[in-house]
Parts: sequence; structure tokens; C-alpha cells
Amino acid sequence: MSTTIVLFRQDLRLHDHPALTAAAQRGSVIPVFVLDDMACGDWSMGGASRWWLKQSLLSLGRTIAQGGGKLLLRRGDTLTVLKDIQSQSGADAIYFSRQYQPWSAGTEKAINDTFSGSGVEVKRYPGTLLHEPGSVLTGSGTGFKVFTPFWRAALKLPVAMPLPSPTVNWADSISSSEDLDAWLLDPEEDSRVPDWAKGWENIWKPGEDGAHGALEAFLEAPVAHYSEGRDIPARRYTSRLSPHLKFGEISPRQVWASAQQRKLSAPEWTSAIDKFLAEIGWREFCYQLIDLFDAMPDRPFKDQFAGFPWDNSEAHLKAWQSGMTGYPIVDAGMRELWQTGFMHNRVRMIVASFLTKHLLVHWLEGERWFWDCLLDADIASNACSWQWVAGSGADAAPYFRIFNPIAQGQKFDPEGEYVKRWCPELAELPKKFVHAPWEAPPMTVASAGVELGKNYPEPIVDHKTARQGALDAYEVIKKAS
DNA sequence: TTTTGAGTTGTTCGA
DNA sequence: GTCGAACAACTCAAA
Repeated sequence: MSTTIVLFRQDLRLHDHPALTAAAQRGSVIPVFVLDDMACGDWSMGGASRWWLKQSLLSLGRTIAQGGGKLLLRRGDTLTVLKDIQSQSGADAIYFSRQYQPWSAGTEKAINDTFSGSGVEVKRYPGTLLHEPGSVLTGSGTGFKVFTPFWRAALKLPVAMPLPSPTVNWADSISSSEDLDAWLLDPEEDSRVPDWAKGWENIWKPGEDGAHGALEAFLEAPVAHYSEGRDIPARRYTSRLSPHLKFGEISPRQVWASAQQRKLSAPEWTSAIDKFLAEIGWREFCYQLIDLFDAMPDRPFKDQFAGFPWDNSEAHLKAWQSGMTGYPIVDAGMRELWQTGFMHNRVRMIVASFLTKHLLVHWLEGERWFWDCLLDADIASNACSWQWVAGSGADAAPYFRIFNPIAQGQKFDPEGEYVKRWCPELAELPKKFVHAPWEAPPMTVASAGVELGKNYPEPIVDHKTARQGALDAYEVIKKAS
């Protein structure tokens, strides 16, 4: 009987897993996960993501154990681990889902080159995107650089129905598995950071079941309000699927299929659902951009931004990271990120605009911080989105689009509910001043228990001055090019 | 080849 | 307080 090693990476699920389904059809299956921190250069998995990874692996391991199998956990070089497990088990095939990180192709090629001449069949399957990079093309056969035409073209292509979870004959494993606890994936096991993830398990449910639960709960009702509600950070009108998608606990095809079903049962929600699906479209778009330009995480997509006059003040960066800028909506977002591993999308744009435009700190610093703090940190979405805000990316925000953190707060958090949740020291301020405490009369501030510069910072930059500074900085590269 | 219309998420100013 | 125009010019994608 044939034995296939299935290498799990960011596809930690059993449903809609073409590689696993194909492996199950040909014989017994050895499921393996390799934590390979060396393969990805400077972009090894961030702290928050590691916590999720551990939970997700526990979940996958339990599901496999229920079927009588055992998920093999290893650390190290993927190829070395596979050679070891293959020689111990005598497996005659290695199957996996294709990954799209800039460094993945090299690993996949190495596996193929090593085993293909030795009678071990190596096969790579799609499954992490709706459409493979290179399959959505312009009339002249090139990749899109603008989202709208990209998504219009993508919508014309068929999306296959998701596969069911296959019946798998898990192999009796002779190889040993490492102890997941020894991987020190929890933040509290890393002495550099304090009790960081405490309470996360109350907010999130990593794993395939949790992913399906999140999708169903979202499509049940909140999606009806998605078009406008997604901009209100105090409310739960977004799907919060991103960390599940990042680890492949659910595939975009499954999201697609469920959303299409929901349109049939609730036709009046069609436009809201399509708006939600466009966000899945952005994920696709980012992956095809990074396929086009694999330096996206490290270098500006638009060349002229290489000469942008960043300020890069260490003090400003620290204030931003710790949620102490004196702009309540910015601080609330940065504290939500630190405390929950997540930040509402509207607020992500506000804090990113503030860092790159008000503070003139390089977008790479923001990208790095998000990479470490976000549970959903995704190499393509993170890089493309930071570049989009900074103006150096594809289809980027025009340089003069500088979010006003006061106006954004008033517009999208009119009651100050979100701000007060994450900046409790401002809880007693009247809503009129909650987004600009420094404008409140001294009596009002005092009776709210706020002491600017003491228990909440003065604004670290003046909005109007900083805005002009950003416009001037963009003037510099405009002249240069 | 040339032309034309359009481009995720905004702000400010002046009428 | 509300509304439309200006903010620049460029690149992209399709006709």
C-alpha cells in the first residue's frame, strides 16, 4: 500500500484540502508540520502569530487524533525533516499545498528536485487562493496593478466548489513528534515580553471549527450591515476571519461558496456580501502583486519612494507603538493591537497614515510592528497595505490623502465608545472632546480626571503642522522624479 | 498606436 | 451646516 507524506503549512485544515484529498485516495497518510524559521529570512513568524499557530496546531492535532492519526511536529529545515521522515517511513509520495510567500518557491523547488529522481512522487496543489497568481490577467497578458479591473476580471472566472473533508487512513507513525510546548510559541514563554496573550483564548477560537464558527456567525446577521458597519470600530460588523485565513483554517473557496449560498437565502444582502467578498479579492490582489514584485515587503513598489525624506524619530515610533501619541483614535488602535493581537481595519488605516505621514516614520517600521503584533499578519496583505497607505504601493492612496485623526474619530466613533474602551483614562470626557482632549476647557478636562501630560499625553505633533510637513516631504520626491 | 476614462477607504476651503 | 471643487499628475487598462 502507498504512503503519502502531507506537509501542512498555512493550510491547517482537513476540509477543502486538495493535497490531502489526493493523498487519502492513494493510500495511507502521514501528516507533518515543520516549523522552519530559517527559510523566510527576516520574516520569520511574529510573536502574536506564534501564539495562534500553537493553538491551531493543537486543534489540527486533535482532529487528526480523533481519526486515529498523529500529527508529526518538527522544527528545522523543511527538506531535511522530509528526508528524515521519508526514509524512516518509506513513504513514496510527498504532497502539499502551494504557498505564495516570496520564499516558498525555493523550498518547494528544493523538495521537488531532491525527491523527483528517487522514486518519491512530489506533487503541489493549489488551495490557498481563489485564483493562482498569473491566472487573472489583463487583455495584454500581464498582471493587474489596479484593484478594480483586477477584481472585475477575477469575477468572470469560475471558482471551484470546496472539497469535503476526506476519509483518511492515517498511517501508523514510526517517526517521533516533538513536544509543542518546547517550541515556546506562547508569548509568556518568551522572557522578552510580559503576559501578553493572557485572555486571548477568550476572544479567539483558533482552528478549523473556530474558523467555520466565525464565518457562520458573520453570515448569519452582521454581514447585512457590512457596507457601512465595517467602518465603525466599536461595533462587530466585520468577519474577523483574517487570522483563520492566514493559517488556512478555512480556504477562500469555502468563504466564497458560503457567501454565494447566503446571497441565495438573503438576496437583499447581495451588495453587502459582494462588498465583503471584495475584501477576499484584496487578499488575492496582494498575492498576485507580491508574485509580480517579490521585494514588496522590503522595498517600495514605486522606485521614486526610495528617496523619500523619512524622519524616523525613535521617540515618535515608540510613542506610536505604545499608544501614547496623544491622538485618542490612534492610541486606542495601537492598544487594541497590543492587547488583542488585532486591530479594526478602519483604525489600521488611521494609525498607518499617522505613522507614515504625520510622523514621517518609514512604513517598514509599521510593517515590522504589525508583523510582530498581529495574529493575522500576512506577508502579502501587510506589505501591500503599508505601501498602499504610504503611497509607494500599487494603486496607492494619493499623497495628499492624509487622514485627520480627529475628524476620522468623530466620523467613525462619534460617541467615543471605541476610544474609551481602549483608553479608559478618557472615559469621563464628554464625547465632544474625546477625540481632541487638548481642545477641552481646563475645567472639563479636570473634572473628567484627565491630566494632559500626566495620565494622558499631549499630542506629540500638531495635526496641521504635521500634515503640511507630509505634503512638503512628498514634494521632494515629486521634484526628484 | 492612440486615446480615453478611471483610480478602496480623504481633507480642506470657500461659497 | 452643507456642498462642490481642488488637491497633481500619472499610470493603468481597455476601447
